[in-house]
Amino acid sequence: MASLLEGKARPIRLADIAKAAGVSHGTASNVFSRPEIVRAEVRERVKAVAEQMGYAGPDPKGRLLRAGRVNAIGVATTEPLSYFFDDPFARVMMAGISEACDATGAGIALVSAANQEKLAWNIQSALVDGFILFCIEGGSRLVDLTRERRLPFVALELGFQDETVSAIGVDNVAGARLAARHLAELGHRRFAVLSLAFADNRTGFATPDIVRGALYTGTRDRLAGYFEELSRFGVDTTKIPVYETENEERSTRAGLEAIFARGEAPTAILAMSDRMALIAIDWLKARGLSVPGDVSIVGFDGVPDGALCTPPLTTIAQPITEIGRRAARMILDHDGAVRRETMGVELIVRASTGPARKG
Amino acid sequence: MASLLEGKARPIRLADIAKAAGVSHGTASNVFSRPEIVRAEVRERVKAVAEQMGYAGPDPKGRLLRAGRVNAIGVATTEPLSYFFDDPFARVMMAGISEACDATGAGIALVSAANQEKLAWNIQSALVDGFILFCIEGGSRLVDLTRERRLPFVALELGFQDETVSAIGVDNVAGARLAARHLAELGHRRFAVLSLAFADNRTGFATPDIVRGALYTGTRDRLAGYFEELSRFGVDTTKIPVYETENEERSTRAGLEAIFARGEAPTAILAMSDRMALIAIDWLKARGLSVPGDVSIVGFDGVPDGALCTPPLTTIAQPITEIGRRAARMILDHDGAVRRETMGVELIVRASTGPARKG
DNA sequence: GCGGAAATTTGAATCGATCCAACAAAAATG
DNA sequence: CATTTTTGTTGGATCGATTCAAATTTCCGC
Repeated sequence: MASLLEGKARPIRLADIAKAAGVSHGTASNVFSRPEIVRAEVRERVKAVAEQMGYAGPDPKGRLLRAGRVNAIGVATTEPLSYFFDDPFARVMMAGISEACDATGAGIALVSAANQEKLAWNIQSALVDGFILFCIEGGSRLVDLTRERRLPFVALELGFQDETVSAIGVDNVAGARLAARHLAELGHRRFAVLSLAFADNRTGFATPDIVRGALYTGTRDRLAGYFEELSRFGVDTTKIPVYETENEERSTRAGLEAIFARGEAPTAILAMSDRMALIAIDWLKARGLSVPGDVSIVGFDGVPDGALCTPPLTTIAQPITEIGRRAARMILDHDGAVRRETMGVELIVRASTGPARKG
Repeated sequence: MASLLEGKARPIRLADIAKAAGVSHGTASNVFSRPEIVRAEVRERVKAVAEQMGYAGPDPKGRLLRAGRVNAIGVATTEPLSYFFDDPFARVMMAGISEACDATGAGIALVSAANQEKLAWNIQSALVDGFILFCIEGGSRLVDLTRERRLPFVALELGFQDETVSAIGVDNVAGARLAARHLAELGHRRFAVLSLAFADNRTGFATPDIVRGALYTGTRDRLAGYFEELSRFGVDTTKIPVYETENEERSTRAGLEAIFARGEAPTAILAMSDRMALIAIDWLKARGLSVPGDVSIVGFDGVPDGALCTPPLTTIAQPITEIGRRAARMILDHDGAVRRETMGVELIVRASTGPARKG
């Protein structure tokens, strides 16, 4: 009777093999996970039975539960999944993470979600040993959500006050100063800033109040760096327009419109990301302005695209790949400690900056 | 006594909460997975206990084992992990896959490995409900390995004789014919082909024997398409040099060297990938040859980069994003059937092709 | 206060493996 | 040949949840 029902497509378990081969499940398990400790004769017999019954090998689901370790790290963001494949900064970062994972055989699980509830669920149910968080917009929510999982995690970008969170970032103040000094030394005195977000869901000119109340301290630090350095050159920083964008096409162009609609056009633009800088170059060229003839531009990040555009972009390069590698290592070798690392940055002078025009 | 030892950092389980709150595991489980069926008063009490004990929520590892479903799909290749973030074709494909996954809340696990043993292990131990295989070099091995997992999988690229494998690909013959006709109609009569691999680990001019014995039938079909169409225009296809590359920089340049070292230089190049086509444009320009003045080039794939280079690339566009979407859907809605889909392709004429020079 | 329907709660079974202490058999030693 | 050692095998416990049939409680109307 029962044998008639066995046609069911129920997948074969290790226990089935053990029974069929006449050994205990312990031995059957050893045949697959530690073949060297089981007698050759038995080993071959079990393997033959497994082969013949069409056993797919030990199911990782079962192994996982026992082992407790997934051997994969989750990379999460509030952007849609395609962000990982589109955004140049993310891509370079992922290359670094991939490298570290490849080296240890760990896997990568991409986590993201179109909406907030899904994000929460995806974070809660991701099968990973830890998370690397891309703290773009909505970063603080992402951190809160992840904290609840009680797994190790690292935030990329140190733009967090919260000292209890492990993070890797760059020295934003120093980088910003490098950029500002470079332009000032070229003789520029009229500036505009294309800024990253100070808080979520805002664009437009930033007031001192907004800057003081910044949620993203990384943005605040970069601005502080710009201003500190420019002050040393006698520039009145209170007159510098700072336009907060969402680091994408639309709001960046809106920012440029707004900046150039004001009385005195800047001769130099400090962009807090290469992405904005590249959009700016494009916008300026379309407007008939020469870069760097009429306007010089310095970016921030050092993505590969910056080297390929026309003119090639002068920028503050972060060691993006290295940050990715370290973040992955931090999760893989996690020891329970909170680590906060600040990496150095480097000014890369290309052709998007030149001497200020006379007058 | 025992209570003194409880300081151990052993993570809290659902059972601990149940005991502490004085309910059964069943009820405790329901509080988290189906809160609506438990009495409000009990629900709040359990939640309060969980909160107070620092419970991280039901562990996905446990849930997974019971549920049997991971809710994630694996994307595998024999290239290193960074391939997913570097290669333009892969990136567009991933965008399509991401889209489908985002829509259903499924996750993506990237699987790859530097070496063969690791690849096997990674495929065997990936926590996924199915695989999408990028069948580049070593595709057949990848298919064999995946088949052993007995999970649903789809091969991208139909270049497989094996009809028992689900696959999505494009009509290679039709695409190739489109490319060849376009060039022939422009008056070209002297051709060269930059070919994808016919088998693993080979580069150099392909002989008829190699073509006949092709492991990758997709490559063979494209070549057949080129030849069929050119024959109709009276071109002697036996004289056309076909150089097999590894679809990367070094071997493609070597191929170009070899092709142009021969007697009569071609006036048109048929490249089986945009990647090779772009490398060819670069190589020709560096050599002082004008594209399309001296040499016309048609690519294959339709990656975004092709539209941005100078001159913009004429190519056979595959519906890459759509292929990715369908592949993901095939895994997510898997019904046990083997599906083989062939998508149409489209000739996109840009500026890398022009009339053949007189003489 | 009672019967019966509806709403909750219980606890054993299950998912698919790995680990390990205990035991058995074979081999080496005195 | 008795006694260690070495080598292999066994079967119960465990990982952390979910499920479901059965037991219990609550709620209602009469």
